[in-house]
Amino acid sequence: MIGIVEVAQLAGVSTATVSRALNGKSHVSARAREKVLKAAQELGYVASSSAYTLATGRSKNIGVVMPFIDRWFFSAVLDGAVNALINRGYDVTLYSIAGGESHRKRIFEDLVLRKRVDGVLTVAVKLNDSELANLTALQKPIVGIGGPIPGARSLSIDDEGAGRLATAHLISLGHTEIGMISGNPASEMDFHQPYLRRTGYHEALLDANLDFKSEWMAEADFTVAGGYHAAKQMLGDPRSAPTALFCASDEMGFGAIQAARDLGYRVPQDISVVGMDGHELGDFYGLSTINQLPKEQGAKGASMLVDILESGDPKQLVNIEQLTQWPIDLLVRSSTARRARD
Amino acid sequence: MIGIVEVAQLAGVSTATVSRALNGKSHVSARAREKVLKAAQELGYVASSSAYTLATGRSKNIGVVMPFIDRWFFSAVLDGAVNALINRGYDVTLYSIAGGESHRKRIFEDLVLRKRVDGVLTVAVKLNDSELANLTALQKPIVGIGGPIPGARSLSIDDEGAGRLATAHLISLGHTEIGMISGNPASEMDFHQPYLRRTGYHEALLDANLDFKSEWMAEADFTVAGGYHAAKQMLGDPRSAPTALFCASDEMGFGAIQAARDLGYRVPQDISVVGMDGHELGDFYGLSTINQLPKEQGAKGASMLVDILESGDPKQLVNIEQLTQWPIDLLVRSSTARRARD
DNA sequence: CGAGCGACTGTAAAGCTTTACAGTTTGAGC
DNA sequence: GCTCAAACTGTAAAGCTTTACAGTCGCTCG
Repeated sequence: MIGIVEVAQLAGVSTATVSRALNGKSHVSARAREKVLKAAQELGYVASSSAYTLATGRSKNIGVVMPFIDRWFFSAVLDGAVNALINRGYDVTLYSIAGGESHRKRIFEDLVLRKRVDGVLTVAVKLNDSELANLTALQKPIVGIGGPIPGARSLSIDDEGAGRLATAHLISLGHTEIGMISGNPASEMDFHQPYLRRTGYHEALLDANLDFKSEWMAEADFTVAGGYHAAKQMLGDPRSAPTALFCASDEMGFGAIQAARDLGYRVPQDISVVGMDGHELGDFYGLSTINQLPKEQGAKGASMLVDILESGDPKQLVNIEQLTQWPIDLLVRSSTARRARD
Repeated sequence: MIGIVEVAQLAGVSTATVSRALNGKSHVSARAREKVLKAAQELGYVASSSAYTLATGRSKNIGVVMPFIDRWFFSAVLDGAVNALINRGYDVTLYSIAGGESHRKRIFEDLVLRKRVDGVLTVAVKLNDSELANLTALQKPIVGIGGPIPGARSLSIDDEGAGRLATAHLISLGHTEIGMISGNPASEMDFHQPYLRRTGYHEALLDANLDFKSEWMAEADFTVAGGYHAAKQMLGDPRSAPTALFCASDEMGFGAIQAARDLGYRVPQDISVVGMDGHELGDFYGLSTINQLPKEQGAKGASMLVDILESGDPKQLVNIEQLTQWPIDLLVRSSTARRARD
């Protein structure tokens, strides 16, 4: 095994000089630096990260904690974060808290206390008090994506505003009978997106002085199949079928479009559908949607974290609550159109 | 900061005893163990992983290397691997090699040489000689998913057999004019799935003495949109339209179903479509497919890796080439049916 | 020409754990 | 009661780096 001493020997300098030359943090003569670089190159030397971590207390590693890994939104956030972090010299180790409460507890205690990570990026996870206290005590900064975290920094879209915008889009097209397929509480994660998006919907109706009927509100589980069944039910009843539909996720939107077609409606001539998320398949299905750019959210959250870590100011690390609102975009495609005259 | 010495003091034993009691590797009296456990609990002690790694040379950490993170297959494999590994006490750190060659090189040199990981799980990545040599020199075991890796262990489905099975399914339904939408070489990853699946298709036709026309072969990029366009082109020409279609990915299958419908075909009455992968949306769209269970593949690959690491036999670690074939399943849903009489 | 400063370099300690080795205790068998 | 092995425990070294501190050297300025 070759270590820093071998490099030092070959270069004819001390290990301290090798370390300084390689890390570039301090003054080293050009000649010494060159010798060291050459020796390191020749021996293929790379510093051991565990020794580095032990000596410096920094791991150059960010922990990413998510409830799901293979769902579209989450894997997109992860992708954005991983790519942003590698560019700044950080690794990411990934933790899924799908395994239940005890599992979750173990993760939070381990990952922090064992000093595996310099900071934590959570996605749609609401930290409880003891988790937050743990992290704070050890001076590990946190950035949360997907909802506000009391006592920490977070990055999130304005779910209520998004619901309002989607609904307003339909209203601006002349629709007056607008249904919504909302997420159901059972599929709520730690935050309240379903509730917030629904509130936005109601507000938009109110602002426009439009009626609301209870038959126009259905709940589903965020999946394509859930959206399909809910939409079929709502649109199948000719007495109450709305002319436009706001779905709280794109996947439910896909299901709703399919349901409308299966019922003989043309989309968008007979019925407009707007989704929410920016799912990659949205373009193919022509689904108008609220775009929330999860990849970019992941990248942004990651660089916020690194900025904090590298600010050099210990006061920045913890105990800062700050909600960064992520801008949303209305993406108009072919599933929404002007209301047909009766 | 509280370390092992604080625990030792509180428990009234030496640090060696604390270490032994906590790791359970060696004989410790019941009384001592109890005292240690109580002290550790009381102080909230968890060993520093960098010191552990430095002392033992093991990081309890697996590196997962993939070309994409947010594509369905990859995130499913990752999910399976992460959950399997956490159960066996390993963390995973995630590397994406989407960033090009130099990026890839840096990852392989760093992640190994810096001793960050005990082993490497690759997904659809073909290691080149120097990467393999690097890993071998450092005794890091490798398991590859998605294709055979010369000189290492790998876990993969039989892509050729899968292509044959999908095609044979259509033949068994009485179809004699069977088209295929294959992946194109541009979207090939390090392996040759498109080529192999296509070979299986040809073999199945040959076995059944069926004709093949060049108009029945199209290429697309594995996406829904690609499948849609390719299928529309092939099915749109009444002179040569086949009655059944084998798509080399489920996403192309979804596109093909949509294209068929847009052309006025009924699926499966007028045309049968079979996909390949086991995509989560397959159930909703009723797509018959070859199921390859990526989550399970990820979990299996991960536990192979841990088994090797914990076998205690250094001969097991590297220089073992072994291809484990992953069983495939034909999943018949509603997109395939008996050929209609002309 | 001397003092003093800045740039550079080396020595050695610190960071925290595991574990080889040596030493002590315990208990069984005779 | 003695012997001996087995079980247990402690001391100290090893693992590899960073960095505080102290020292050297050359140069500038007065």
